[in-house]
Amino acid sequence: MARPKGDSSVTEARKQDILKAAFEVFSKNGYRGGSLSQVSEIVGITEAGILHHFKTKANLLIEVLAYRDELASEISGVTESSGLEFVTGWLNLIDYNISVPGIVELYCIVSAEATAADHPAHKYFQDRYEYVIGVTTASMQRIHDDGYMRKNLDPVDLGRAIVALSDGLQVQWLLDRKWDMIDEHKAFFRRILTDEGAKLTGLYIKEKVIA
Amino acid sequence: MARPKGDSSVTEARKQDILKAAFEVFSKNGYRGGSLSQVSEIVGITEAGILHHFKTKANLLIEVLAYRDELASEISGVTESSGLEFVTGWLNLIDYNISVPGIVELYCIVSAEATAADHPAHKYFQDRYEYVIGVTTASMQRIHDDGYMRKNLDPVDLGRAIVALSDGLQVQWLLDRKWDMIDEHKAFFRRILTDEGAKLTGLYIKEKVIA
DNA sequence: GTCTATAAATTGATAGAC
DNA sequence: GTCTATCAATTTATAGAC
Repeated sequence: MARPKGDSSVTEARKQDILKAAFEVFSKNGYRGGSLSQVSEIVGITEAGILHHFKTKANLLIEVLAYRDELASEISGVTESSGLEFVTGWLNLIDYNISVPGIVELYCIVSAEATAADHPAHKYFQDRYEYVIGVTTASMQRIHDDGYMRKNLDPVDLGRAIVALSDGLQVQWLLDRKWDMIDEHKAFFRRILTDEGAKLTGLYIKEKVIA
Repeated sequence: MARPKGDSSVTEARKQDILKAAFEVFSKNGYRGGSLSQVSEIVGITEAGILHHFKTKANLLIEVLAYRDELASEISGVTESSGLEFVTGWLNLIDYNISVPGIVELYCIVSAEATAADHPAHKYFQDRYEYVIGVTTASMQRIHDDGYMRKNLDPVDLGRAIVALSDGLQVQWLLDRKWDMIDEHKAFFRRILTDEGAKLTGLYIKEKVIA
């Protein structure tokens, strides 16, 4: 992408430093709980310096969220509707999230805050959920059409459910990490895939012993 | 329950007023975003007056959460492990939640905030989730033992999953209420119950047409 | 581009009168 | 039990020097 006029590369690097620090702060304390002074301390700059680059605190948050979305797109190919590959892609995403608890915290806290209609990131999260659920639903539809889904399951229900399940499990995981978040997701996919589908994604278990 | 010494009934009534107002404020803005002045304005009292009753803001939050738990216990009999009755009890709880979005917002926002180890309600939510997941897991186990669960499903996975699903769906619902949260939950139970179990809980659909 | 200085508001909390 | 008065701290944001 072309660099906007007037932004030297050193300026851009500075903005990246601030974004990284703001990301850290908002992850830990949320938007309302995080302050510009915390960010400035990490960067080694004054609060006025930060506002010079981002104008307002709300603006900074939005750019932090956009910054993270770029990262996420690189990590997994979940953005496309892709049948069975969706399953492994989604598991990869969870696996990545486990390695960066800060990101999980950021989304967990800020998405909850942003349910308030006057929150600066309200529209961002509305749009994001609509997009993500669209992708998951399309993938479920594709899995269904390919014949890898068990009988009598509704792809539309499942598209919403997988997003909800992941969000909910992440809250639980932030409060108590003494259980395997990947296993929980695998169990979900095992519930909805045919044996054939489970085999193709490496999730098949011949006989699961239930206590 | 016996009334604590020194608390006149009029004092107790005042505390209830404050709790109700604080509940409202924390529901809308979370703990960090909500202020004592907002609470005081609703009650028609000064901030000093509030702190006279609750000593600190953190203390007020804890009592608000406990206050709500009492309410919830009255609403549904979900607290006991009770086989198939769990399904209808849980659906009743969701139905109740839909009628009081403020409660949903309170738990959604504060539980997310409270994932931070130094949050005043951190331990409260750790304990609460442990308890709730314990109840749901026991209920799933009971459903399994009674023969109403489909083959190859793990009650332990499902106990955690139903809590996560509900939490996640509630976030989605706060952002966009143009879909049926009850239907989504029914679909989940339909996925895990035998036809016999679905019939007994009124969830059976003879032939579901998948688009 | 970053700083100092400062504004203007809000925060949670305390002391003490009534 | 509630008030006034006050505290010290912190907040976001602006103005202007360098």
